[in-house]
Amino acid sequence: MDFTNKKRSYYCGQVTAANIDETIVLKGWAHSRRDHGGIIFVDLRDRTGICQVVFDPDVLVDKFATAHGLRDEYVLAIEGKVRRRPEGTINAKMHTGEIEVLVKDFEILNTARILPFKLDDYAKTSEDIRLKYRFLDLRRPEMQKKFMMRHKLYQVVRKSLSDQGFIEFTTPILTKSTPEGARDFLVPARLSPGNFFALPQSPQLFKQLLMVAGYDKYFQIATCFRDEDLRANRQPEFTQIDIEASFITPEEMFDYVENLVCNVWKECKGIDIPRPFKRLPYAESMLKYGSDKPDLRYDLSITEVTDLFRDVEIKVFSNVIAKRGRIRALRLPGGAALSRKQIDDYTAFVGVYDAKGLAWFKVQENELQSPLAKFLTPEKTAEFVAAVKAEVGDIIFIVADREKVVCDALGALRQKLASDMKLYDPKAFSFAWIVDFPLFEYSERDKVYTPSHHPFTAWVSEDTPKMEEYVADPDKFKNVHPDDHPLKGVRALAYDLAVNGEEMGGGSIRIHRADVQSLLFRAINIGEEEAQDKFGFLLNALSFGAPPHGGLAFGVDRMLMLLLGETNIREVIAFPKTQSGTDLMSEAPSQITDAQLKEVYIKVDLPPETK
RNA sequence: GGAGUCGUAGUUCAGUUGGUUUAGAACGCUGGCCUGUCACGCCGGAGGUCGCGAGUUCGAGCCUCGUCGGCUCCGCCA
Repeated sequence: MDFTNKKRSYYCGQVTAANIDETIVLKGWAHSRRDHGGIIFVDLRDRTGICQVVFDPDVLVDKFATAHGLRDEYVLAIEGKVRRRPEGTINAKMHTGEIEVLVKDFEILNTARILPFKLDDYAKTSEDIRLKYRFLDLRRPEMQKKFMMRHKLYQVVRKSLSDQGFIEFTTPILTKSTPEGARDFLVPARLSPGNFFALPQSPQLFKQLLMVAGYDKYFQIATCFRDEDLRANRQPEFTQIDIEASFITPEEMFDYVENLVCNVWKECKGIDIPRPFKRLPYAESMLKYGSDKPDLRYDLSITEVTDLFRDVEIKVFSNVIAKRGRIRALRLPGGAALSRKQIDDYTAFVGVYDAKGLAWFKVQENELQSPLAKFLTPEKTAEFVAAVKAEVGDIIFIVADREKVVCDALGALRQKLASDMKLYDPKAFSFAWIVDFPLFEYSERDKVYTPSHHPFTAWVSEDTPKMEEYVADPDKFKNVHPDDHPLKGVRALAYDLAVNGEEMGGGSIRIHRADVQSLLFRAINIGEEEAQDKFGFLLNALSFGAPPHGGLAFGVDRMLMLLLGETNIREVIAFPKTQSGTDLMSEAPSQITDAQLKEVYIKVDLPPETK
């Protein structure tokens, strides 16, 4: 029989005891075959599941020889009768394990070459091979579950935001390159020789313009592009849930977003997240957790001990104090059991973050065991132990360095210790809004303050004089210590949502007045002319009755990582890039022809060593 | 740009201090047998440029250097 016009009756995973005695048509892939010489069992699979179909020589007669030729991943159409499996052969592990389909007729719709790897859940395959044959990798039930979840997430987001009055838009992919932020991906503009489009790092400016246009509440599931190096949680193209609303307070924004996030966790995970989420000021987060995206599933925390060591004769500490650095301590309960080797490993671990050392103190009855213990008087020892609330059997780690190094090193060590010591439930979730971000952060490399969020972020209005003080005479502050710089203390109206140590989303209230935006540009050394050239359209729009507005964006891929318990973003992206930014399946990027280059007026000029 | 780590059969891996035979195992593949399996089973078979290139050595899968690729991290990522 020709199955071309034979409609599929059910998906494989949907056939149950309710269908017994029905004659049905199934189509799918041969997942596994068990050929007994006589009778043959095939597990027919599609995206919904697996159904056992039976090829019986007494039923099929002439066609039975063909059934012997079936191989893994052949594409089949079968017609047969659903029947209860014989006594003792019911498979309780299978959703459809109560029944089977006795094949009366079938057609091989397509054959398959021998696979480069097995598609079952038992065999683990290295990632480069999975990526090269991504179309097969994605055929695995395990992967299909992830992308069903991704679909579900999209649906919940659309419903939840639409129900809350948000309007979905599509904004351009070919946009204008802007300074600041990440490196742009560029696209030559054939119709404007010598000019280039940039792919959007986010729809930031467009959504602000939609607020100016009066749409009041906007959202988009947007693809964003940033040409920077990749990480386990970072791809050059990624998806954001982009949100913006007019006339709102940060608290209203939190309310909309918490509602959305709770809907997502409820629908996708079946979990009720308690509301409202914790609010944690940036400064407190950096001090206690060494991070602006702390993992709060466990309660290790860092203690400031700079002042305590001011009058202690430890040279490495006093040097740090003299340079206005910080000394901070991290207590690990029960950590006195760590071996010298383990401590050495942790010392090497914090070295990655530029920490020049890791001091340690094991807490014993009435004394500390440490190479540095001899420098502490009994009174100082007691004061130190009390300050970090240490108990006998604990270990206290100390990093003394520039504030950034101390935060990075102890923040990373905190995560590492918690993970090594299994201090948290990997299935738990901790949500926290990180608030009161500084508007600017100091760049050690460039010796200047740059926006810590993006240059459209509004700030607390009482801090405007600090901005004006700097802008009035920037040269005056060229050589002042960064801690004394007027821009250091400017508080942004920005917020991030940190989940399990990941930054899942972030946003801010935006600048909505052209004069205020100009002040910000001057503070970050973007001149009037450059501002007009790069952002003239925004300044223009802000001058035509732009309403106060703000919003935020969520990393969809990171959200899915969290929902699925994945530690790698490639697992939730259908066709991801490798760490070197290539696609092993299509072999993109690739060379193009001279004719193509000529058409867009580009000459390639590689440095000698890459030619 | 930098650091670490991995690269052996189609796949996942083992391969000791540089020398034990023809570089092994499991799964997959393949030929045969098998009418109640469900990661079917049993008997047989094929399958290798040890990522690539130099070097050290009487001798290299193993040591050295370079290079390519995967992954993790630092820098970078508003």
